[in-house]
Amino acid sequence: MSSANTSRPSPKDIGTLSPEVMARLCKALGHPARMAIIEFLKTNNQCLCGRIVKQLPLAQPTVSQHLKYLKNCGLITDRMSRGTRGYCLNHALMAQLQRSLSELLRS
Amino acid sequence: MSSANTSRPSPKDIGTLSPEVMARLCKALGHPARMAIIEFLKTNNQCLCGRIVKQLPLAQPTVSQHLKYLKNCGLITDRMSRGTRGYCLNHALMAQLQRSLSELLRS
DNA sequence: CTTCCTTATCGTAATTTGGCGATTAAAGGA
DNA sequence: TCCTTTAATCGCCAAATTACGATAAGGAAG
Repeated sequence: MSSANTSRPSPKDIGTLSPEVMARLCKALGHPARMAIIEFLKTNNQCLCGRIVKQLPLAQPTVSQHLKYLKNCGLITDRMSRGTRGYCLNHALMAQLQRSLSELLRS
Repeated sequence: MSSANTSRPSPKDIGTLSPEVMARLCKALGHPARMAIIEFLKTNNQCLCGRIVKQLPLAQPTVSQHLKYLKNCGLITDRMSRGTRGYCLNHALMAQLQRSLSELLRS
């Protein structure tokens, strides 16, 4: 079941994430390597795959796979704008997830 | 049993969660059924397994399995105190995860 | 056009996950 | 005690995940 890996949330979703979307994003963060990638991109935004490979004890195809996973659920993008190269953190979506989690507790 | 499911975080961890612990907690939330359970416990705290089974389109053993998963990583407990029965949300840990996620973005 | 460098994809194997029927265990009454 | 209700565990299967070597694809420089 690849439902956790297709149909990224649209910009419209920014506002309130459904539990299903939240689960999908949490699942993407639910692997040490992917969490490490997100953490790394926080300080080193817009960096190439090779850079990330050097940070992790994993082979290049494996890292590429994790990057694809994160990209598919929208947490990262593979370029900031036309002409740029490198993976970037989707700050807005991360913030939305964090906010949705806090909503899940408060209300 | 998988490494993602043993050695729950100790109370001492409340303060800053390591990326590994964050990943483990996110993984636990990374399934629609488990996310639904957490959401349900938010409003219906300290309820029995059967109550949760009725909320989900899943068989009782499956729900029991998910509850075990959530319990093992500390996000829920199976009793509030001596003499009580029913699953309870670990509000403190959920809040800590939410805070750690926001830290992961800010700093 | 070639050569190099980087990264995505393919193919595959090992492990984990998710689901459920059947069964066991535990807790409460009668 | 026995019986009923409730929930955990067992056993099994299908599907997904994770990891990696090998290979292909894409650019940049020469």
